[in-house]
Amino acid sequence: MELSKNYTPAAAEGKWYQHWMDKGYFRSKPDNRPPFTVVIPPPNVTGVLHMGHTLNETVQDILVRRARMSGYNACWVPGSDHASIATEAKVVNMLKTEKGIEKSQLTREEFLKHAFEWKEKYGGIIYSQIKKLGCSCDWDRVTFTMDDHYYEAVIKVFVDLYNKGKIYRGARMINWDPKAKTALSDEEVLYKDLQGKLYHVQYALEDGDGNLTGESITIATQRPETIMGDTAICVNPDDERYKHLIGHFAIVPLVNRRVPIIFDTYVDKEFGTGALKVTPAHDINDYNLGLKHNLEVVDTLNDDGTLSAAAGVFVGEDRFKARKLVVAALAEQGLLVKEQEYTTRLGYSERNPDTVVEPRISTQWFVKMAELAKPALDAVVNGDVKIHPGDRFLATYKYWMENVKDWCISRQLWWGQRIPSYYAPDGTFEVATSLDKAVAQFKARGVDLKAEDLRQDDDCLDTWFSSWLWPMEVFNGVSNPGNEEINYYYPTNVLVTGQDIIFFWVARMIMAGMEYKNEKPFGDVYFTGMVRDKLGRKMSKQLGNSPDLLELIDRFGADAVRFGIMIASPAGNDLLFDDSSCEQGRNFNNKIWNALKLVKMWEGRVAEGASSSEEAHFAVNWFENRLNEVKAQVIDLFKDFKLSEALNLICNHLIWNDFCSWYLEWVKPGFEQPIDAAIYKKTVYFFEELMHLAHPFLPFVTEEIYQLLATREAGDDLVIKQYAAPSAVDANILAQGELAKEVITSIRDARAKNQIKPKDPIALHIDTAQQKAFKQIEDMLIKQVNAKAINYVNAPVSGCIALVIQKDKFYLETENELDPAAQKEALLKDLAYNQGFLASVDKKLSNEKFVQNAKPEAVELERKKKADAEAKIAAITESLKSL
RNA sequence: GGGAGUUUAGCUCAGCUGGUUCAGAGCAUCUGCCUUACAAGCAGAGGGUCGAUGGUUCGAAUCCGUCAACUCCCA
Repeated sequence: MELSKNYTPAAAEGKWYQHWMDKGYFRSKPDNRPPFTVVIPPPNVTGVLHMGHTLNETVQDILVRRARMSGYNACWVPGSDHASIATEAKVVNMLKTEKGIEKSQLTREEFLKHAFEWKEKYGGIIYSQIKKLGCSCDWDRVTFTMDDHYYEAVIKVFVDLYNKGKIYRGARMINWDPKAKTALSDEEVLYKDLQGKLYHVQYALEDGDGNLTGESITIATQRPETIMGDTAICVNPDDERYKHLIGHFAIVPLVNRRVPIIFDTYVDKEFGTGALKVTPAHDINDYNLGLKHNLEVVDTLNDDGTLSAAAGVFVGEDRFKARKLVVAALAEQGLLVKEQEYTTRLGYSERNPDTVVEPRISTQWFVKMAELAKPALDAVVNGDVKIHPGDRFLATYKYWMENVKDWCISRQLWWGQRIPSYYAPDGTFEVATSLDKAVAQFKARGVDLKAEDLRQDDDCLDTWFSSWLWPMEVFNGVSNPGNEEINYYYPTNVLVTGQDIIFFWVARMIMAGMEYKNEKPFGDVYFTGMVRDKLGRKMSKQLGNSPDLLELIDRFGADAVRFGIMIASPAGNDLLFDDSSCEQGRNFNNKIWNALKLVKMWEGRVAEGASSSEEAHFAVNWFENRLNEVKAQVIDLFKDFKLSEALNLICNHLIWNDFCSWYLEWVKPGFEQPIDAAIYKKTVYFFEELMHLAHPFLPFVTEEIYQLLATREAGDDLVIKQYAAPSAVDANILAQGELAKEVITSIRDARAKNQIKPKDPIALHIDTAQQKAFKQIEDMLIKQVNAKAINYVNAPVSGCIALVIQKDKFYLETENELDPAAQKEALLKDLAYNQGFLASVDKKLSNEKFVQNAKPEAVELERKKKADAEAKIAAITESLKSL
């Protein structure tokens, strides 16, 4: 069979993925093997795969594939979440632009029908991308957070937590997204530093009897448009400037409301003017002050961020326009004392990043977090759940858990699980898994109502309130507790995700797991870093610096993309991704493809006993040991999740350097010469082993090469081939291999430095005490340094290039004109280095404290170093004599 | 303001619980090669006062103190 010049990924990738799927290799059913379970962090159903996902899915696939090849029953559950805010926004937008329909024209049912159509149309895109990447998910298990069983589970959990008193309904200050017109949780607000303005505004004062005193008080505010909601002015009780105002009132400009002057140490005397306007409806701190001082709450904003009727002025204007109008009106009335530049922080909606979140008092549903947090904190603190890398996130996790606030879970949206709370006309309600049950519950407390009298809550639940059940409910563990699958697969083994959702998701999953299974949802959490561009910037749509995954795969192949993103990805650190790192992957694939071509060329020239020369045996023996050494190292690297190091070790060092650059050259027969059958067989075996090791990282090219290396029986597929434990390693043989490499490299270097052309042969004289070691690699040496002959000597050979490698002396005889001065200089440099080394060792050994205090091994090592250095110095000195 | 992390070659990073003149890898750079698997390649080479400064120690990139710069999280 003719193999193409270069590896062509496109054909191989489609073919093998289909083959693996046809064979059902990614499917998992409970059996006697230990499970290795991974649940995908569900991407948004409407999304496409970006580089962050790519890194994430690649890491998971590497872990899952390696587990599958290590005796585990590997199960990787794919799926997506419904992303209520983002998806609802997209659907609303689509309806408006494509069909000219406003959401308000539709009933809930009609809207949901459109939303599900949308999901059917676009929800599969992300799955096809995950497949393109080569991910070995069990596609029979695809789960969506709005699936029927999942919906049921979410409602069940809501009702259960409500009945346990862990969910409550109440009016609280929440974060309001005026664009999506919904409440948000604290975690869905992102803060940004901004340059703002501080407006100093004058309020007239009145005494206790209702008479204007002619005095005024000046407050500083960033949000003049909220002054219509002011219900007090607050000053510090220790502030001498304002002490006389006890019992006085201030008149709020524009609306002329009479509000009390209150005193509270909360106010910072130094900030602004030391007087604070209090707007309980629109600021969390003011809200708390309001509760404490029993202040009136005047909500001056509508749900879309425009001023409400309660504002009295500029009703219907957007809050930012209203700010300008209020400032102008105040200025006109001479109440604006000054404007001052001021740096502040504003909260933005995570899903609508351009929208400033409005603190707002609103009746919402909340989860009481304190009790849930306790076991979830313990699980991490006592090491039951291990976070990688290291303990870096332990402190943050602990802090959040210990200071956790109640979780606002209601959203004013339709796309999501509808809150199962049923209201009677009088406003009382029952929480139940169904309308019938709600009716029964009303009846049970003596309220006789018909189903049609009840109205279900219009709101739906936060998406994270469904995602936090993910590791359980993908196995129906909540809707159908104790089933065979949840018992087998739970807890899952490892969760791979970005550190940015530690609170959104990771912490809450642990809470849910502890609450409903009384067991952690996963044993390890592996946090990947953030993918940034070459310049260290976050990848974002605005910057346009996020490469298109499919386009990358087209250009380089999926394996190369996986290689590119993994090689640049140290555990847990951010990684700077650049297309060119995929080139490295492509080049590697090409390299092993060419190695395959070489081996296939030999296939036709195999001969029994053709060249059972010593050096070939040496090369085989050496590589076998080297392979086992790396196998053992890889096991350790995987234990520590050091995947990029493992990739580098396997591909760059073991395969490219040791196998291709050294081993293959060492066993390569002469031009058109036959190759010994035993060596050929071993070579194919090594190649298979290498593909086996690299397979989790580069699934396609390794399977392709594995299949081409030899004729395979049906079912002999690399993807499921099991790893054997590495054999013990002979350190002596490894050291001999290193010596051989060092000798070859040094001689080549000497040749290059002396301008000996690659084609010009040399004669090599070796002065060594271990002639036997060199005898067995003689032919190999001759080939690799282009020597015409090797002979052994016991004394310096003059007129040669002299080299000392470890304890052995080498003399390179050449026709070229040599420069004895340069030679001498090189040797003297080497000598000086070794003398310096010897001096430092001697210094240590003559230090009594060292000899007394250091570990005996350390002292012994120094003695050995001393002996080695002395031998080397002797060798160099002798070589110098030849010049 | 509170907390965490980072600082090692031009770039991205390894260097665990101190011990080879220990300073390492990949990329980039330079030199020589179209050697019949591979120029997307082969063979070589150069390059760093381990952020700064004190300390502990026989011995510090590694442990401790202080400082500086950058990053992230929380308020």
